[in-house]
Amino acid sequence: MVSIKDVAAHAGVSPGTVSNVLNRPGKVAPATRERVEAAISELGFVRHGSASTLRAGHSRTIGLSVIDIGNPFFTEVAAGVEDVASELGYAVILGNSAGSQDKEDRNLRVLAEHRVRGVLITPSGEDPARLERLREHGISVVLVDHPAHRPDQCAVAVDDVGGGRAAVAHLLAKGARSVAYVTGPLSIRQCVERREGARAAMRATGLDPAGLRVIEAMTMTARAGEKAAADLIASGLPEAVFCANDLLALGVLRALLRAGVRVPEDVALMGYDDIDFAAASTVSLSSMRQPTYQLGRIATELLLDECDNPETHAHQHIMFQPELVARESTQ
Amino acid sequence: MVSIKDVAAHAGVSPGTVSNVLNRPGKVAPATRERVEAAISELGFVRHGSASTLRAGHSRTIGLSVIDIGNPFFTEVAAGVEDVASELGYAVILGNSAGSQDKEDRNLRVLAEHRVRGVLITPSGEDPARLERLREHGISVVLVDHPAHRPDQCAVAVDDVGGGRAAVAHLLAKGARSVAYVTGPLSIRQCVERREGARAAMRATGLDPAGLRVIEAMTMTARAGEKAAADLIASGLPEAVFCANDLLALGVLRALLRAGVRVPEDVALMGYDDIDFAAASTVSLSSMRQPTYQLGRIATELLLDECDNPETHAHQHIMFQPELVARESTQ
DNA sequence: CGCGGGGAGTAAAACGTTCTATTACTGGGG
DNA sequence: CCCCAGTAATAGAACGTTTTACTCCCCGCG
Repeated sequence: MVSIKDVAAHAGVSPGTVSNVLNRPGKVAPATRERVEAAISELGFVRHGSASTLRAGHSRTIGLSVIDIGNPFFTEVAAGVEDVASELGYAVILGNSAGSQDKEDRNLRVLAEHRVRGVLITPSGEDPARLERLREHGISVVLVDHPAHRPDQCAVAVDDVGGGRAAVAHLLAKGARSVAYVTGPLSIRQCVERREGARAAMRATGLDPAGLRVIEAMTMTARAGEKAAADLIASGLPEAVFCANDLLALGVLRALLRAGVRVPEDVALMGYDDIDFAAASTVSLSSMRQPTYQLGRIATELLLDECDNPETHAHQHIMFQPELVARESTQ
Repeated sequence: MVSIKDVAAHAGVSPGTVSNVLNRPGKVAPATRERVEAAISELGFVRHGSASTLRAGHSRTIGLSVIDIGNPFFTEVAAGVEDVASELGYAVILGNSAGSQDKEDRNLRVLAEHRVRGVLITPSGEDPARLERLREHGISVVLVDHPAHRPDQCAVAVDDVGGGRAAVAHLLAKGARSVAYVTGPLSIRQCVERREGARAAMRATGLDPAGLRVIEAMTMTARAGEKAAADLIASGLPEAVFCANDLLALGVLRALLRAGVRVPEDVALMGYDDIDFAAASTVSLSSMRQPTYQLGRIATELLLDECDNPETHAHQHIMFQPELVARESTQ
């Protein structure tokens, strides 16, 4: 295994000079620099990141902890994170908490051991204490798709109340007067906030927000959506259905069409997230688009700015507005 | 920042003993071990992974390089990898090559710098040389969804020829005599092999394999599938369509239904991958299921076995068979 | 002619572990 | 009574970088 010493010997300089070529090329005279660079490629030297981290006190690695890597939403976030990180020469360590606090804890521990420069996390619970421990170890934390726990912290979120409001306002504008809300577990912050938005929209139109029919599914999948639709059909269809998530909406759509209910003529339907398949389903699905990829990009930019420019860095709480995408299901 | 020395001082032992408690708890007397463990949790010590890697010569980290993190196929593979790795205390560094050799190279370089224990990769090209360089640095490589480049190497793949054959055999068994193959770029190995399988199935039924109509799309997306379907309609519909991928198939399906073509009555349709949305689309899609999650799990198990038991490890070339899932689109 | 200063490079310490050799101690067998 | 085997713990070197303080040399200025 070839080390910086071998390179130094081969180029006839000291190890310190090689290190300078690697990290501060301006500091070394062009002639020697070339000699060193030649030696590097000749010997196939590749820097030992751990040694570098150990001595320098920090690594060029960040952690990304998500709730469900199987969800297209997080996949797109991850793509944004990965792009920015790799542009700036950072590596990304991926952690999938799969909704379990235990797994999230284990992942955070691994990240702490690796002395990552910072962590991007969509917390699966509402307990800020575990993140405090990271900060005590000098690891910056940026929250993704979650409002900030504290002022001296960056966070990038999407306005779920506003999204819920816009979605239901759209349905009401199309003439619907009775609306059902098909949601995932109400232990999930996003589901609750979208419901609040939905109620606000009804209030704004002069309807009683208590009239919003809420159907809570155990999971946010297409199958759960089908079951919810069966409930709706059995107990009398509303004029519009708003789903907390596109997967639920696709399930609802399928069950309705099978039962001979026309969408949007009999029932208007809205999803949330605007995943790729929303546009591709047979009756294309209206949805609330979130800037998922941007969410990942910006969170990473904030994190790396916080790490690389600690003195000039200003903590930011960024709140995106979701965007309504009207398609066939609400024509 | 609390180090192993602080723990040692606090527990009244030497740093070496603390290291033993951490790595070989059996080697140290129960009484001292407890004392050390108490000190560890009291001081909130967390081991410095880089220092450990530097001295020990190897890390508890593996790399995962995929072609497209946005593709549900790779997402599921990643979930399998992540689960096994985290069970065994390994961290996973994620690299997304996005189909670009350059990006893949950059990612591999980062992995080499981190002195990862091993790398799981779905290579985006057919150039084994770049992987050789990793092996020269003592990094094990396991190929995922790709046959092995060489005998002394593990690889986990799925039989794409067999999958193509089974898919088209199924269509032919349903009575179809003319078949079209809608594929992604034929520079992609999987697309070519599935086509070969399709031809083999025709041959086996006594049809001329040259009769397989091949439509090559530039990308493997639903939109590309819609375009392909337009082509088919314009030039006369076959009795069956086999798509290289479910996204293409969903696009084809949507375009056909819109044009008033009934599926499966007028045209039978098969996809490939069996992504979640295949079952959820309005006419549920028949598809070839691949053991994606297992692919990730087993590849990781092989890799870690190769790393942890180099003397007993036997290199394996595992080839899974995809499984036909018949749904409405081929009833 | 001497002195200061700047550019280019070096020597050596340090980072936090792990590991090898070594020591201290205990008990049992010859 | 001595020695040896075995267990428990320690001291200190080593891993490959980065960084600090330092040397050396040359140039220009007073």
